[in-house]
Amino acid sequence: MDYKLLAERLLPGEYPSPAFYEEKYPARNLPKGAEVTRLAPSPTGFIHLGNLFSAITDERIAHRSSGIVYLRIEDTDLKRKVDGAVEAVISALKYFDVKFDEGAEIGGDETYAPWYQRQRAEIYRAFAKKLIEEGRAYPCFCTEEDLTALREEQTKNKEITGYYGKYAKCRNLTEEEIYKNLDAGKPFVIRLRSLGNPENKFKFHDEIKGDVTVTENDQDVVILKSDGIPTYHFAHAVDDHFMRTTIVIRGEDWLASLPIHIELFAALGFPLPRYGHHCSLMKQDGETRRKLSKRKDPELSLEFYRKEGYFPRAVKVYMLTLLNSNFEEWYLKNPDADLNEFPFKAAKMSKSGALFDLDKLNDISKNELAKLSEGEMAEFLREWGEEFGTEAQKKYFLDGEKLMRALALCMGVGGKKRRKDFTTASQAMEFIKFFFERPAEHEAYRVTDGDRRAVLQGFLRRYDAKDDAQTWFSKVKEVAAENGFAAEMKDYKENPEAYKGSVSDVAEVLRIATTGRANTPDLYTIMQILGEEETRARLQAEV
RNA sequence: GGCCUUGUGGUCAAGCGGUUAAGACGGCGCCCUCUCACGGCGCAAUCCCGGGUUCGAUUCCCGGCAAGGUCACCA
Repeated sequence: MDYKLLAERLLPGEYPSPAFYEEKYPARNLPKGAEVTRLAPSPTGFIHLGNLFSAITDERIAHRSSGIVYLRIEDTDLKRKVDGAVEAVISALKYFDVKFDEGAEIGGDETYAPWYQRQRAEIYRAFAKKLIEEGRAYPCFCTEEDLTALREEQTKNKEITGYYGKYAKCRNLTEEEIYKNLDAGKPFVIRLRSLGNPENKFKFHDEIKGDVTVTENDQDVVILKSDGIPTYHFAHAVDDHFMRTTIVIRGEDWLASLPIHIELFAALGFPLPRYGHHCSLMKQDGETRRKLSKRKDPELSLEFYRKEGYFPRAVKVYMLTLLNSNFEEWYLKNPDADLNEFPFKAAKMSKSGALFDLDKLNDISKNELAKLSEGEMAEFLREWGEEFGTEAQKKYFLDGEKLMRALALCMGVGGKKRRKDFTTASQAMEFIKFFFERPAEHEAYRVTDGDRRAVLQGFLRRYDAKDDAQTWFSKVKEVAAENGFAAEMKDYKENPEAYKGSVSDVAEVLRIATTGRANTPDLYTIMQILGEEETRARLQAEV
């Protein structure tokens, strides 16, 4: 058969030669050992923790080696396209400190552009044509129904499903048959003529998984769909070669198609890049666990963490602790270090999927927020508040001085021990609410109504905003004593029957009356910040 | 079902032939204390199972089992 003629009929016209493309997309001029990685999402616009997990890996591997990460958009499937998706992905990742050096909507070095696969149609066709000319690819006229029927038959006979060997009907079509189909205007796809034999297995070194066994591919996978657009497999080979990716980082679900990619690279005459297949983030789902899913787990979207007000560094720290097993230890020793100083290594990545653990993230978040100064916290809250805060919350920023004092108190700034009461911006705003709004409701008092009134009145009589903390507390004790509560905890513990309760119960009355809550930071300071007038008003209201 | 991957406490995990099997999160006690938070001190773990190899296996080998992934003109 004249493959050249066939190629011309299938993909008519002049296409540049492989040599042309090799020259157009030359090897990158980077220092020795520099890695080129990429993130290649499809433009659905939805990005979740699992994607961040992957993106951080790409970014770290590239930048730790003075290399480059780029963003390529895999838009070969029209059905997945969503407007504004690319910008959304970029901004979501940027928020969590993943920045690309080049790529779609980013710019940078244009040498390897375009980064949208739809815009690279000519390159794929040029190489598909070359494969046809060499007899390594052929047209297939099977319809979807044909393929479904084939699959059903194979399933019924307990054979391996797919288009291969004797089942690859169009593989051995005669010249006449092909042209007859073509003349009849039948749609076709281009398939790879696989030379592999699944009996053959070999070892392959994966940068993350270590040595894995690969079974030779024998599937005649489609490389060009009937609309002339490449499938993922083909685009991957062409793009990662010409964009000069040195190491392909992707989810382990791709491990299964690695044999296809290996054969494709060989058929195209491209050197194989290195690969690192990372495990995916899992989620407990009833009895079993499964990998994070866009559709089922919207609460795991990056947007969700922004809305809740998670501190971006905390999310990154959590991702890194899952990503590299020795990160946590390193971070314990270097709590204030630049995260990018951590010697990130692909080989240190876990081989099995980790369950996403919100408790752990929350713990990290508390710690990260506790490292902030009240000024930094105010800044973080203000940025968050502008975008996600309620109208009432936005007013908190009007009185800057009060906000600072409130934050300093709530975070324990100045003391040796920081408070860790909140994990997110939204919780923090809720926590400081009582400084700016009178409590709408009060938690239940432990003492009787009569005792409550007596305590409040007793305190109101003595209260003087000019008192220092010690004097203030001694007055609380006086109030306790005069109402039958133990002024000293020790006395109460030794002889609980002799008292109605202790100073702690008295303090609680004052605390709930002024803040609405039983749990707050130091009450004396709270009263100082509120000021005498406001404090008296709140106490009086509960008498 | 075929193929691939993984298997240490509830979770993340260190460990690489001899260990009281680290650490972190969570849980539970106790202490500190005007509450809470913080902090401090404790407590709880048959290393999936069965065979081998070895003086000795969580660590090496084989076989099970379990879990996950994948088998599209989706990525």
